[in-house]
Amino acid sequence: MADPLFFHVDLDAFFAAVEVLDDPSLKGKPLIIGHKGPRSVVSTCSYEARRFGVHSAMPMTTALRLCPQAVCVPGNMRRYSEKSKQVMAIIRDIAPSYIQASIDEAYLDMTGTETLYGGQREAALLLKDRVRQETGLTISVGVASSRFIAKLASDYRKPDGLTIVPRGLETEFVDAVGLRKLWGVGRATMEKLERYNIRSTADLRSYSLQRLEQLFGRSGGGYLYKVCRGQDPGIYSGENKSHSISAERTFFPDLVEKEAIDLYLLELSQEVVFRSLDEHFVARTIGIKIRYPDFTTISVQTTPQEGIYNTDDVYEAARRLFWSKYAGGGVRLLGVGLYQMYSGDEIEQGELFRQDSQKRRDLERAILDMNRRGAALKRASSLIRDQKKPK
DNA sequence: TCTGGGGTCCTAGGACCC
DNA sequence: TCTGGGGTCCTAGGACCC
Repeated sequence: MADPLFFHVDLDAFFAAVEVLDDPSLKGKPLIIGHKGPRSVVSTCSYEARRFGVHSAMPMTTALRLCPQAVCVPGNMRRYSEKSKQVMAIIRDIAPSYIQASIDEAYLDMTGTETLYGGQREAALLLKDRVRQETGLTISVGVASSRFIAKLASDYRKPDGLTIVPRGLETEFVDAVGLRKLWGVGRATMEKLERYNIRSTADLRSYSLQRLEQLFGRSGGGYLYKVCRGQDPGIYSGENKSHSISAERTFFPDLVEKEAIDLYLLELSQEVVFRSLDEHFVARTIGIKIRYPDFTTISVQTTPQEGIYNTDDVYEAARRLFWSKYAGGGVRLLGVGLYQMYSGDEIEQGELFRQDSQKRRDLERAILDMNRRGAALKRASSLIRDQKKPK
Protein backbone atom coordinates (compact mmCIF):
# COMPACT_ATOMS: atom_id res chain seq x y z
CA MET A 1 0.00 0.00 0.00
CA ALA A 2 1.16 3.50 -0.83
CA ASP A 3 2.46 5.75 1.93
CA PRO A 4 -0.07 8.34 3.06
CA LEU A 5 0.40 11.71 1.35
CA PHE A 6 -1.49 14.89 2.10
CA PHE A 7 -1.53 18.42 0.74
CA HIS A 8 -2.87 21.40 2.62
CA VAL A 9 -3.90 24.29 0.38
CA ASP A 10 -4.32 27.80 1.74
CA LEU A 11 -5.38 30.81 -0.34
CA ASP A 12 -3.07 33.77 0.29
CA ALA A 13 -4.75 36.80 1.94
CA PHE A 14 -7.85 35.48 0.26
CA PHE A 15 -10.45 38.26 0.67
CA ALA A 16 -7.90 40.96 -0.09
CA ALA A 17 -6.65 39.05 -3.14
CA VAL A 18 -10.17 38.83 -4.57
CA GLU A 19 -10.68 42.57 -4.07
CA VAL A 20 -7.47 43.29 -5.97
CA LEU A 21 -8.57 40.94 -8.73
CA ASP A 22 -11.84 42.82 -9.10
CA ASP A 23 -10.23 46.25 -8.83
CA PRO A 24 -6.66 46.20 -10.14
CA SER A 25 -6.10 49.79 -8.99
CA LEU A 26 -5.80 48.33 -5.46
CA LYS A 27 -2.77 46.27 -6.45
CA GLY A 28 0.29 47.00 -4.33
CA LYS A 29 -1.65 49.09 -1.82
CA PRO A 30 -2.21 48.31 1.84
CA LEU A 31 -5.74 46.94 1.84
CA ILE A 32 -7.92 46.07 4.82
CA ILE A 33 -11.14 44.07 4.67
CA GLY A 34 -13.54 45.07 7.42
CA HIS A 35 -16.00 47.78 8.43
CA LYS A 36 -14.74 51.14 9.54
CA GLY A 37 -16.96 51.35 12.64
CA PRO A 38 -15.59 52.03 16.13
CA ARG A 39 -16.15 48.45 17.30
CA SER A 40 -15.06 46.53 14.24
CA VAL A 41 -11.98 44.43 13.62
CA VAL A 42 -9.83 43.52 10.64
CA SER A 43 -11.14 40.50 8.78
CA THR A 44 -8.19 40.10 6.38
CA CYS A 45 -5.54 42.41 5.00
CA SER A 46 -3.10 42.47 2.12
CA TYR A 47 0.57 41.71 2.62
CA GLU A 48 1.33 45.40 2.07
CA ALA A 49 -0.81 46.21 5.13
CA ARG A 50 0.82 43.42 7.14
CA ARG A 51 4.14 45.18 6.78
CA PHE A 52 2.71 47.94 9.00
CA GLY A 53 1.85 45.39 11.68
CA VAL A 54 -1.81 45.03 10.71
CA HIS A 55 -3.28 41.54 11.10
CA SER A 56 -6.57 39.66 11.24
CA ALA A 57 -8.74 40.22 14.35
CA MET A 58 -6.97 43.48 15.18
CA PRO A 59 -9.31 46.31 16.24
CA MET A 60 -9.91 48.53 13.22
CA THR A 61 -8.98 51.68 15.14
CA THR A 62 -5.57 50.19 15.92
CA ALA A 63 -5.08 49.05 12.34
CA LEU A 64 -5.82 52.50 10.94
CA ARG A 65 -3.50 54.09 13.47
CA LEU A 66 -0.70 51.81 12.31
CA CYS A 67 -1.51 52.30 8.65
CA PRO A 68 -3.61 55.43 8.06
CA GLN A 69 -3.19 55.28 4.28
CA ALA A 70 -4.78 51.81 4.06
CA VAL A 71 -7.76 51.35 1.77
CA CYS A 72 -10.63 49.89 3.76
CA VAL A 73 -13.39 47.83 2.10
CA PRO A 74 -16.29 46.10 3.87
CA GLY A 75 -16.01 42.78 2.03
CA ASN A 76 -18.40 40.73 -0.05
CA MET A 77 -18.89 37.15 1.13
CA ARG A 78 -20.95 36.12 -1.88
CA ARG A 79 -18.15 37.07 -4.22
CA TYR A 80 -15.55 35.31 -2.06
CA SER A 81 -17.50 32.11 -1.93
CA GLU A 82 -17.85 32.24 -5.72
CA LYS A 83 -14.07 32.38 -6.11
CA SER A 84 -13.65 29.74 -3.42
CA LYS A 85 -15.85 27.38 -5.42
CA GLN A 86 -13.69 27.88 -8.49
CA VAL A 87 -10.60 26.90 -6.54
CA MET A 88 -12.32 23.88 -4.96
CA ALA A 89 -13.35 22.71 -8.43
CA ILE A 90 -9.69 22.61 -9.47
CA ILE A 91 -8.83 20.75 -6.29
CA ARG A 92 -11.59 18.25 -6.98
CA ASP A 93 -10.12 17.74 -10.42
CA ILE A 94 -6.64 16.97 -9.11
CA ALA A 95 -7.11 15.24 -5.76
CA PRO A 96 -8.69 11.78 -5.37
CA SER A 97 -10.41 13.11 -2.24
CA TYR A 98 -10.35 16.26 -0.14
CA ILE A 99 -11.92 17.98 2.86
CA GLN A 100 -12.76 21.67 2.63
CA ALA A 101 -11.88 23.10 6.04
CA SER A 102 -13.06 26.67 5.50
CA ILE A 103 -13.72 29.14 2.71
CA ASP A 104 -10.03 29.44 1.94
CA GLU A 105 -8.39 26.12 2.79
CA ALA A 106 -8.62 22.41 2.06
CA TYR A 107 -6.92 19.14 2.94
CA LEU A 108 -6.19 16.93 -0.07
CA ASP A 109 -5.59 13.22 0.25
CA MET A 110 -3.01 12.60 -2.49
CA THR A 111 -2.10 9.09 -1.42
CA GLY A 112 -1.22 6.94 -4.41
CA THR A 113 -0.90 9.80 -6.92
CA GLU A 114 2.88 9.94 -7.20
CA THR A 115 3.06 8.12 -10.53
CA LEU A 116 0.01 9.98 -11.84
CA TYR A 117 1.62 13.42 -11.60
CA GLY A 118 5.27 12.45 -11.66
CA GLY A 119 5.93 13.23 -7.99
CA GLN A 120 4.78 15.34 -5.03
CA ARG A 121 6.46 18.53 -6.13
CA GLU A 122 5.11 18.19 -9.65
CA ALA A 123 1.58 17.67 -8.39
CA ALA A 124 1.82 20.69 -6.08
CA LEU A 125 3.22 22.89 -8.84
CA LEU A 126 0.47 21.77 -11.21
CA LEU A 127 -2.12 22.74 -8.61
CA LYS A 128 -0.55 26.15 -7.99
CA ASP A 129 -0.30 26.80 -11.72
CA ARG A 130 -3.86 25.88 -12.47
CA VAL A 131 -5.22 28.00 -9.63
CA ARG A 132 -3.19 30.98 -10.83
CA GLN A 133 -4.15 30.55 -14.48
CA GLU A 134 -7.81 29.82 -13.96
CA THR A 135 -8.66 32.10 -11.00
CA GLY A 136 -5.89 34.69 -10.82
CA LEU A 137 -5.22 33.77 -7.18
CA THR A 138 -2.13 32.41 -5.47
CA ILE A 139 -2.08 29.57 -2.97
CA SER A 140 0.43 28.20 -0.51
CA VAL A 141 0.77 24.43 -0.37
CA GLY A 142 2.08 22.17 2.37
CA VAL A 143 2.99 18.58 1.55
CA ALA A 144 3.46 15.92 4.23
CA SER A 145 2.63 12.46 5.45
CA SER A 146 -0.28 13.72 7.58
CA ARG A 147 -2.89 16.46 7.43
CA PHE A 148 -1.59 18.10 10.56
CA ILE A 149 1.98 18.48 9.28
CA ALA A 150 0.72 19.55 5.83
CA LYS A 151 -1.28 22.30 7.50
CA LEU A 152 1.76 23.61 9.37
CA ALA A 153 3.77 23.36 6.15
CA SER A 154 1.42 25.48 4.04
CA ASP A 155 1.82 28.24 6.59
CA TYR A 156 5.59 27.90 6.76
CA ARG A 157 6.30 29.96 3.67
CA LYS A 158 3.67 32.39 2.47
CA PRO A 159 2.49 33.79 0.12
CA ASP A 160 2.75 31.62 -2.97
CA GLY A 161 4.72 29.06 -0.97
CA LEU A 162 5.43 25.39 -1.35
CA THR A 163 6.85 23.45 1.58
CA ILE A 164 7.43 19.71 1.43
CA VAL A 165 8.18 17.93 4.69
CA PRO A 166 9.96 14.66 3.93
CA ARG A 167 8.67 11.56 5.66
CA GLY A 168 10.63 10.96 8.85
CA LEU A 169 11.44 14.64 9.47
CA GLU A 170 8.10 15.53 11.07
CA THR A 171 9.52 16.09 14.55
CA GLU A 172 12.32 18.31 13.25
CA PHE A 173 9.77 20.30 11.30
CA VAL A 174 7.56 20.82 14.33
CA ASP A 175 10.64 22.05 16.20
CA ALA A 176 11.36 24.51 13.40
CA VAL A 177 7.78 25.81 13.42
CA GLY A 178 7.85 26.41 17.16
CA LEU A 179 5.34 25.97 19.95
CA ARG A 180 3.33 29.15 19.50
CA LYS A 181 2.60 28.53 15.84
CA LEU A 182 1.30 24.99 16.33
CA TRP A 183 -2.31 24.69 15.29
CA GLY A 184 -4.42 24.37 18.46
CA VAL A 185 -1.98 26.17 20.77
CA GLY A 186 -3.47 29.57 21.42
CA ARG A 187 -2.77 32.26 23.96
CA ALA A 188 -4.26 30.56 26.99
CA THR A 189 -2.42 27.28 26.39
CA MET A 190 0.79 29.14 25.70
CA GLU A 191 0.55 31.04 29.00
CA LYS A 192 -0.10 27.84 30.88
CA LEU A 193 2.83 26.12 29.18
CA GLU A 194 5.10 28.99 30.11
CA ARG A 195 4.05 28.70 33.73
CA TYR A 196 5.57 25.22 33.66
CA ASN A 197 8.63 26.55 31.88
CA ILE A 198 7.73 24.78 28.67
CA ARG A 199 9.01 27.06 25.93
CA SER A 200 9.64 24.74 23.01
CA THR A 201 8.31 21.59 21.45
CA ALA A 202 11.46 19.84 22.72
CA ASP A 203 10.60 20.92 26.29
CA LEU A 204 7.13 19.54 25.77
CA ARG A 205 8.51 16.15 24.71
CA SER A 206 10.17 15.73 28.09
CA TYR A 207 6.72 15.49 29.70
CA SER A 208 4.97 12.15 29.99
CA LEU A 209 1.51 11.61 28.57
CA GLN A 210 0.20 11.12 32.10
CA ARG A 211 1.61 14.43 33.30
CA LEU A 212 0.25 16.32 30.30
CA GLU A 213 -3.18 14.81 30.85
CA GLN A 214 -3.03 15.93 34.47
CA LEU A 215 -2.22 19.47 33.42
CA PHE A 216 -4.36 19.89 30.31
CA GLY A 217 -7.11 17.31 30.66
CA ARG A 218 -7.47 14.02 28.85
CA SER A 219 -8.07 15.49 25.46
CA GLY A 220 -5.77 18.51 25.63
CA GLY A 221 -2.92 16.48 27.13
CA GLY A 222 -3.16 13.78 24.50
CA TYR A 223 -3.23 16.43 21.81
CA LEU A 224 -0.04 18.14 23.00
CA TYR A 225 1.72 14.82 23.51
CA LYS A 226 1.13 13.89 19.89
CA VAL A 227 1.72 17.16 18.08
CA CYS A 228 5.09 17.87 19.70
CA ARG A 229 6.24 14.53 18.27
CA GLY A 230 5.04 15.40 14.81
CA GLN A 231 2.14 12.95 15.04
CA ASP A 232 -1.28 13.75 13.65
CA PRO A 233 -3.76 14.37 16.51
CA GLY A 234 -6.61 13.29 14.23
CA ILE A 235 -9.11 16.11 14.25
CA TYR A 236 -10.73 15.72 10.89
CA SER A 237 -13.25 12.91 11.38
CA GLY A 238 -16.20 15.30 11.71
CA GLU A 239 -18.84 12.85 10.45
CA ASN A 240 -22.23 12.49 12.08
CA LYS A 241 -21.74 15.41 14.41
CA SER A 242 -24.49 17.80 15.30
CA HIS A 243 -24.29 21.23 13.84
CA SER A 244 -25.08 24.73 15.03
CA ILE A 245 -26.11 28.05 13.53
CA SER A 246 -25.80 31.38 15.27
CA ALA A 247 -26.10 35.07 14.53
CA GLU A 248 -24.86 37.93 16.64
CA ARG A 249 -24.58 41.68 16.48
CA THR A 250 -22.37 44.17 18.26
CA PHE A 251 -23.96 47.55 18.84
CA PHE A 252 -22.62 51.03 18.98
CA PRO A 253 -23.87 52.68 21.03
CA ASP A 254 -24.95 49.94 23.47
CA LEU A 255 -28.60 48.97 23.41
CA VAL A 256 -30.63 50.12 26.38
CA GLU A 257 -34.27 50.25 25.31
CA LYS A 258 -36.40 47.18 25.90
CA GLU A 259 -38.11 47.64 22.55
CA ALA A 260 -34.87 47.74 20.63
CA ILE A 261 -33.62 44.62 22.40
CA ASP A 262 -36.79 42.71 21.51
CA LEU A 263 -36.64 43.84 17.91
CA TYR A 264 -33.05 42.71 17.53
CA LEU A 265 -33.89 39.38 19.16
CA LEU A 266 -36.58 39.01 16.52
CA GLU A 267 -34.23 39.90 13.70
CA LEU A 268 -31.57 37.45 14.91
CA SER A 269 -34.16 34.71 15.46
CA GLN A 270 -35.43 35.20 11.94
CA GLU A 271 -31.93 35.03 10.57
CA VAL A 272 -31.01 31.73 12.19
CA VAL A 273 -34.35 30.10 11.37
CA PHE A 274 -34.11 31.05 7.73
CA ARG A 275 -30.61 29.73 7.53
CA SER A 276 -31.69 26.48 9.17
CA LEU A 277 -34.46 26.14 6.57
CA ASP A 278 -31.97 26.84 3.84
CA GLU A 279 -29.65 24.11 5.11
CA HIS A 280 -32.48 21.69 5.89
CA PHE A 281 -31.62 21.32 9.55
CA VAL A 282 -33.89 21.08 12.60
CA ALA A 283 -32.61 22.23 16.00
CA ARG A 284 -33.30 20.80 19.42
CA THR A 285 -31.71 23.59 21.46
CA ILE A 286 -31.88 27.36 21.33
CA GLY A 287 -29.56 29.74 23.12
CA ILE A 288 -28.83 33.41 23.47
CA LYS A 289 -25.71 35.38 24.24
CA ILE A 290 -25.44 38.72 26.02
CA ARG A 291 -22.30 40.82 26.18
CA TYR A 292 -22.27 43.76 28.56
CA PRO A 293 -20.33 47.00 28.09
CA ASP A 294 -17.49 45.69 30.29
CA PHE A 295 -17.19 42.74 27.88
CA THR A 296 -18.42 40.11 30.31
CA THR A 297 -20.35 37.63 28.26
CA ILE A 298 -22.99 35.19 29.35
CA SER A 299 -25.01 32.61 27.52
CA VAL A 300 -28.14 30.62 28.33
CA GLN A 301 -29.76 27.83 26.44
CA THR A 302 -32.80 25.63 26.63
CA THR A 303 -33.94 22.43 25.00
CA PRO A 304 -37.73 22.64 24.89
CA GLN A 305 -39.77 19.45 24.95
CA GLU A 306 -42.15 20.80 22.35
CA GLY A 307 -39.45 21.25 19.73
CA ILE A 308 -38.38 24.29 17.74
CA TYR A 309 -39.96 24.76 14.37
CA ASN A 310 -40.28 28.35 13.27
CA THR A 311 -39.31 31.94 13.94
CA ASP A 312 -42.03 32.43 16.54
CA ASP A 313 -40.79 29.47 18.58
CA VAL A 314 -37.24 30.76 18.49
CA TYR A 315 -38.16 34.36 19.16
CA GLU A 316 -40.37 33.51 22.13
CA ALA A 317 -37.70 31.29 23.63
CA ALA A 318 -35.00 33.90 23.00
CA ARG A 319 -37.06 36.56 24.76
CA ARG A 320 -37.76 34.32 27.73
CA LEU A 321 -34.09 33.46 28.05
CA PHE A 322 -32.99 37.07 27.70
CA TRP A 323 -35.38 38.60 30.20
CA SER A 324 -34.74 35.86 32.74
CA LYS A 325 -31.00 36.38 32.60
CA TYR A 326 -30.49 40.07 31.82
CA ALA A 327 -28.73 41.92 34.61
CA GLY A 328 -29.75 45.39 33.42
CA GLY A 329 -27.74 48.21 31.90
CA GLY A 330 -26.39 48.47 28.38
CA VAL A 331 -26.09 45.60 25.93
CA ARG A 332 -23.00 45.58 23.77
CA LEU A 333 -23.79 42.39 21.87
CA LEU A 334 -26.79 40.16 21.34
CA GLY A 335 -26.68 36.69 19.84
CA VAL A 336 -29.19 33.96 19.05
CA GLY A 337 -28.13 30.41 18.22
CA LEU A 338 -29.61 27.05 17.29
CA TYR A 339 -27.74 24.02 18.60
CA GLN A 340 -27.94 20.25 18.40
CA MET A 341 -29.12 20.48 14.84
CA TYR A 342 -29.81 17.41 12.77
CA SER A 343 -30.59 17.22 9.10
CA GLY A 344 -34.24 16.90 8.21
CA ASP A 345 -37.26 19.07 7.55
CA GLU A 346 -40.24 17.05 8.56
CA ILE A 347 -41.45 17.17 12.10
CA GLU A 348 -43.17 14.14 13.59
CA GLN A 349 -46.85 14.72 13.05
CA GLY A 350 -49.54 13.88 15.52
CA GLU A 351 -50.61 16.62 17.83
CA LEU A 352 -52.56 19.50 16.43
CA PHE A 353 -50.26 22.25 17.59
CA ARG A 354 -47.42 20.53 15.86
CA GLN A 355 -49.26 20.54 12.59
CA ASP A 356 -49.80 24.23 13.12
CA SER A 357 -46.09 24.70 13.76
CA GLN A 358 -45.28 22.77 10.64
CA LYS A 359 -47.60 25.04 8.64
CA ARG A 360 -45.77 28.13 9.84
CA ARG A 361 -42.50 26.48 9.01
CA ASP A 362 -43.77 25.75 5.51
CA LEU A 363 -44.82 29.38 5.16
CA GLU A 364 -41.35 30.50 6.17
CA ARG A 365 -39.86 28.13 3.66
CA ALA A 366 -42.04 29.69 0.96
CA ILE A 367 -40.80 33.15 1.95
CA LEU A 368 -37.24 31.87 1.82
CA ASP A 369 -37.80 30.55 -1.71
CA MET A 370 -39.20 33.89 -2.83
CA ASN A 371 -36.26 35.71 -1.31
CA ARG A 372 -33.93 33.47 -3.23
CA ARG A 373 -35.60 34.57 -6.42
CA GLY A 374 -34.84 38.13 -5.46
CA ALA A 375 -38.15 39.26 -4.02
CA ALA A 376 -37.53 41.69 -1.19
CA LEU A 377 -40.13 40.09 0.99
CA LYS A 378 -39.74 40.41 4.69
CA ARG A 379 -41.91 39.75 7.62
CA ALA A 380 -44.03 42.71 8.56
CA SER A 381 -42.48 42.96 12.00
CA SER A 382 -39.08 43.33 10.46
CA LEU A 383 -40.32 46.13 8.23
CA ILE A 384 -41.67 47.93 11.27
CA ARG A 385 -38.29 47.48 12.90
CA ASP A 386 -36.53 49.06 9.93
CA GLN A 387 -38.64 52.15 10.34
CA LYS A 388 -37.98 52.36 14.05
CA LYS A 389 -34.33 51.49 14.03
CA PRO A 390 -32.07 54.47 14.56
CA LYS A 391 -29.72 55.11 11.60
C1' DT B 1 -4.32 46.21 20.69
C1' DC B 2 -10.45 48.03 24.52
C1' DT B 3 -11.44 43.67 21.57
C1' DG B 4 -16.41 40.98 14.90
C1' DG B 5 -18.86 37.06 13.54
C1' DG B 6 -19.34 32.23 12.57
C1' DG B 7 -18.17 28.01 13.92
C1' DT B 8 -16.15 23.48 16.64
C1' DC B 9 -14.67 20.94 20.56
C1' DC B 10 -13.88 20.20 25.55
C1' DT B 11 -14.87 20.33 30.56
C1' DA B 12 -17.28 20.02 34.76
C1' DG B 13 -21.23 19.79 37.49
C1' DG B 14 -25.99 18.41 38.12
C1' DA B 15 -30.15 15.66 37.08
C1' DC B 16 -31.86 11.38 36.40
C1' DC B 17 -32.00 6.41 35.65
C1' DC B 18 -30.65 1.63 36.52
C1' DT C 1 -31.40 4.44 54.79
C1' DC C 2 -26.25 9.06 54.53
C1' DT C 3 -25.23 6.14 50.47
C1' DG C 4 -21.90 2.93 45.01
C1' DG C 5 -20.99 3.21 40.19
C1' DG C 6 -21.97 3.82 35.36
C1' DG C 7 -24.32 6.00 31.58
C1' DT C 8 -26.59 9.74 29.30
C1' DC C 9 -28.37 14.20 28.75
C1' DC C 10 -28.27 19.08 29.65
C1' DT C 11 -26.07 23.51 30.70
C1' DA C 12 -22.51 27.35 31.02
C1' DG C 13 -18.27 28.72 29.97
C1' DG C 14 -13.77 28.61 27.81
C1' DA C 15 -10.28 27.83 24.16
C1' DC C 16 -9.31 27.93 19.56
C1' DC C 17 -9.61 28.68 14.50
C1' DC C 18 -10.66 31.28 10.10
